[in-house]
Amino acid sequence: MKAVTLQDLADTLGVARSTVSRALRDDPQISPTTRHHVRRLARDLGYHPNAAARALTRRHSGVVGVALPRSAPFVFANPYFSTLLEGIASIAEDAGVPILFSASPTPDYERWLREGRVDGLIALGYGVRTLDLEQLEGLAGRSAAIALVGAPPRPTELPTVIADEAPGIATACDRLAAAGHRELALVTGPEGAAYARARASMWRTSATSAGMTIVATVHGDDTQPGGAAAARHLLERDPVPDAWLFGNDAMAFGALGALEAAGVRVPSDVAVVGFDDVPPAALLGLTTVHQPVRALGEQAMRLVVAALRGDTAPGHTFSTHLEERRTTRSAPSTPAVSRHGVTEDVT
Amino acid sequence: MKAVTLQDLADTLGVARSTVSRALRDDPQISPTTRHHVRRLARDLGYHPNAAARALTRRHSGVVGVALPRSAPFVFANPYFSTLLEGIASIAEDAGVPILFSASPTPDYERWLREGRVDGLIALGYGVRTLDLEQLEGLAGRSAAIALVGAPPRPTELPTVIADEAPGIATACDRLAAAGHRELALVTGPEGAAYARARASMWRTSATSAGMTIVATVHGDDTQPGGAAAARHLLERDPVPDAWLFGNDAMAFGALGALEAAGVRVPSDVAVVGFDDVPPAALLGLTTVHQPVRALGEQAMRLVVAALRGDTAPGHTFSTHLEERRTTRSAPSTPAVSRHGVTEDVT
DNA sequence: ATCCTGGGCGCAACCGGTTGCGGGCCGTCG
DNA sequence: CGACGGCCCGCAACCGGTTGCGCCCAGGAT
Repeated sequence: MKAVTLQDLADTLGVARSTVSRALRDDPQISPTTRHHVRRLARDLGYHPNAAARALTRRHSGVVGVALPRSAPFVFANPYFSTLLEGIASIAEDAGVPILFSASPTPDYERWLREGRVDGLIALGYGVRTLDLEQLEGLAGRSAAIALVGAPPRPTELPTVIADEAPGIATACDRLAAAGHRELALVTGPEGAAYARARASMWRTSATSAGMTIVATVHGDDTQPGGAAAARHLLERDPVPDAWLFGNDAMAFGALGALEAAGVRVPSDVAVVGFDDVPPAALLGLTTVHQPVRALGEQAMRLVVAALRGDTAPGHTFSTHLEERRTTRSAPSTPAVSRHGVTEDVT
Repeated sequence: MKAVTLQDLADTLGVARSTVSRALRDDPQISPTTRHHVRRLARDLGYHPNAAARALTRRHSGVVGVALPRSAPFVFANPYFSTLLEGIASIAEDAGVPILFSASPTPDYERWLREGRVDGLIALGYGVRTLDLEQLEGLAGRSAAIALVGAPPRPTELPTVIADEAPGIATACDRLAAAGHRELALVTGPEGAAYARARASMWRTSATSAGMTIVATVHGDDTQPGGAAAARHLLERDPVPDAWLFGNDAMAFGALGALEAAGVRVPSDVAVVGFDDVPPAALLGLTTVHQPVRALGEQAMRLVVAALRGDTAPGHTFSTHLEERRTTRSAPSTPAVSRHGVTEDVT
């Protein structure tokens, strides 16, 4: 029960292996009749060229790798990554490129590249460490097609696809200030993570320049349960800050659940602003900073595909904006559409 | 800038290629000193064995393929698949197996298998056509590790991971009947799809045996916008059925949005029951038939991993149950505990 | 000192395609 | 009728590891 090989075809046809190979690849120096015979036999016998052998001679595999920065449960529980993958996969599909991925806390990006398992790589800046970055830069020189998504730990020459968080965050803060908020809480990502730190500091500066102050900061783990825990934590403060900023939507979702369980009204008692605008956010009516996540994924894969063809493409920076929904109040001047009396105080 | 090969190591060390190979693979017939020298040089030069060459001689690639049945936007917009992937990826991660996937309306599962690109395959029964099934069965004989997730178009010997939809659907119907519903609407999947037909007929028989009748059936496309469209369609009927059954959660989400936009109250005007219980369902308070989606994915990957080791493993059937949340009313006898609109009450 | 044993290593074939190059056969032209 | 040019195809090397087999040489046994 072995697979059919070129040699098998050649033997039963009484020709050379090379002839069969050429016939199948439309080489002009094969006569139409031979070509026809070969193709027919190949079809009849169900011949499929061995991928490994082909990759060996061609020096490339035609596969693009996607390195997910953490364990599967984390990655796939977060719609951010699903949406990113949606963009990536959709371009890959058009380009006919299969995607190799593995979720892992210890990513072995560059091993894949060096082993020739993949020709290109999309690395999520999110999880790229400075050490990796060095390796990737080295690889990029010698014909590897690499793209980064999200802010890398330090500036790099590698093509990077990113969203400028400033505009969205700034308007979010302006709106909150206009709605009368003064003291905010901030739920940000893991303490050590560069991207989380960056986003947190952007929230902070924007809040400040809008005349507000962040009176409480709590570190979450970017997951929904983590957001719920952060919420319970914040609810114990006295007074409870009346507007909460989040490092991502997943944590905001968790917080929304915790708030509901605690009987706290949103947005009248507490306003909530997320970040990312992943699909469930619209469903839930979460006010959030919109980041074109899917487009980020698409662009990254486009860069890689272009690089595979030898074209060098620069990175791209998208913008962000605030998507106002039902977890924030509008400014008092404009009568609120959904307003509820301020009744029960927590504490 | 070529990659370092075995031959390179051999040359600089003045030994044979085979010696280097054996030294790196801990072959006992290599002296400790040589082995040490080889390993050190390999480390210094950054040697990484070529994946294609290795796959060629070893006759396997160590990769498992996951065939997604439709285009990326469809697949990744549906949390069902993300959750399935979560389960799959999490087991794959433990087993150290990379995953190759491509989303495509015309899946080329078996080509990957025949080309030796992947050693194993997880095919979503969802999108498997009868023709494919035949091919896969043939491949399974000759050492391919295959697992199916979800109901295949016809019974098969291939190990299949599935959930028995009956219990969940039955209790859903019982509860609806107890809450006083008599005439239902059913929003099911694409007209031609076997899985959709099967689920629809199960809804129908359960509804009937609970003393209810399905007065309207509309075919959706399993997407959220499709669900919204279906909802708008149903709202034009007179009278509007007061309980709606869905083929999956995604469509139910869309319907919820459309209902809210139309000012219809859930569950007082219309009760909604989804299917799958994907993560956002809990967030939204959607009553739905729970299917252990993640576990399905895990089990499928376990089957494949086992098969790769030569163990034959049987399929597995999980169960389903109703997850009652806020989009259905409780029976009139028992006063409702938690009732909140999905969102703020409109109107 | 000779024979034997076995550890350590090299030779070469092989996995399955790809490709440069050379050669046979045909037709055509001189 | 011989030579020359094309068209087709086969030979063989190569991609980078893996592995069966055999050779060489050192050390112990006799």
